[in-house]
Amino acid sequence: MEQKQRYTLGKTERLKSRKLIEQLFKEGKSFSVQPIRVYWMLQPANNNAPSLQFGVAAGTKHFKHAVDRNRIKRLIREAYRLQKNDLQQQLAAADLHLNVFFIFTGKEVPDYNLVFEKTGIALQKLSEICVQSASA
RNA sequence: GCUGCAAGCUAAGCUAUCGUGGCGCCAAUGGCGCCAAGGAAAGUCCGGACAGCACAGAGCAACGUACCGGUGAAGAGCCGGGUGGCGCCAAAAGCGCCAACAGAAAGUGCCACAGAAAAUAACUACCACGCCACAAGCGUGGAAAAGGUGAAAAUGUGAGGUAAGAGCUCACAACUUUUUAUGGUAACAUACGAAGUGGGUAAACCUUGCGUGCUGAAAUGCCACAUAAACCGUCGCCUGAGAGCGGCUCGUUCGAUGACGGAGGGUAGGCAGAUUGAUCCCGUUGCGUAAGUUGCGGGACAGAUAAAUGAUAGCUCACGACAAAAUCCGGCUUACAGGUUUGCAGUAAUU
RNA sequence: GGCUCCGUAGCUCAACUGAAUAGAGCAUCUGACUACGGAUCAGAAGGUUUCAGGUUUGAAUCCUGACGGAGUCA
Repeated sequence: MEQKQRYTLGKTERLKSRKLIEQLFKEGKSFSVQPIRVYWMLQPANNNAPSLQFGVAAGTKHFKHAVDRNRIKRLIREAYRLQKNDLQQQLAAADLHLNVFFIFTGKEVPDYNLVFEKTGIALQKLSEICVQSASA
């Protein structure tokens, strides 16, 4: 029986705790996909939380106005929402929990198509990492 | 009609699919319905509300403020008036714009260069006297009338007066302070009289009047979880360390398994504060020159907490400026595409 | 959200109780020295003191507003 796939991004699927985020920056690993930098941390599965939790940020350094920062965060969030489902299923199957944080490091407000493309690449990379750690 | 400048208002809409925050309902990890940023949400420049500490105050200091009246919860806001300055105009009247607009006759400081001198003015020239036979020169004194300067030079003109001169005296004029009278709530204006005229600077110190307790939602209260009632140093145990009292002193209250400092450890979750209030908008009524305000009727108002409004497609002559709430209000300031209204300037055509 | 501080040559800093030519080092340019370069020596250029008003005879300095940039809080 095939269920209709939903592209949700509710409260529980986001990183909410200040403590967790600080831990992620301190202990987690990272890689870059041109204008986006990705911090990630893989853990054993937790029954209370979903298998994939996510956060976004854009620095005040390059974007003075809150309008621009909000715009970037919304674009990344939208791109992430439409593409993260495969990774989520993979993690659930492998019984793992992943915290991810996207930071936008570019200097200009990007196009939606660019963000969509780069987010896809980043998620693929995360998927590969996931496979490696599961096999090891 | 077009172009430019200034000011006011407004701040694209609709449909479909997927998705986000809050509230309500169904009955439950989902579905349905409703609502979901701005005129500046910004800068944090003023003023409050509210909260905590204190509530026994007084003095000093510090900070702010400064023509008058009104408005309002309050203000360095706004409205009206006065005074002064600038502009339009040949001038007046009038109109417009601007003003931190108390005091320099309480005291102190500063005023480069130039100039004799920049503030109890004597360098040159002037006058008197003395030294000297006279002159020249020197000395003592008088005297602000003349002297290239400078932003600023001792109120201006005339007459009297004198050794020479001087508001030294007088007349007229200018300005300052002020008694009285009149008008005005008042600032102030006008008239008459009196006293006086040795600069400027208070956005230099300062003086005078008035005002201000300090700290800001990372405030604060409650619940949950966790630990260290351990270690080191100093002081003290009622003749009292220290704390409230967050600038200081007096005063006052509390005060013993105590207080302060150092190093180190733990927590950093939830609820309240928190969104409907001095609220805003529209219509109307009365009061007021106006800002504003009274009554009546109707309508509107997000509440997140790593932080919610987005993406895609289509249509509409314009492909949409500045820009995102974070406790809440009143003002000020700054940014702003396009549309629209009004005023001013220039220009073209027509009647 | 609140609070505090700072803007001077291309860079790092002076001059901040007002006084007229805004000064020093590095860097840049020109010349000398050298076969050439470096180093050295001599000289030059470079500033609307972040911007706009105001006070004053006079402002980098004092006052007000704007713009930009740092730091800080539990």
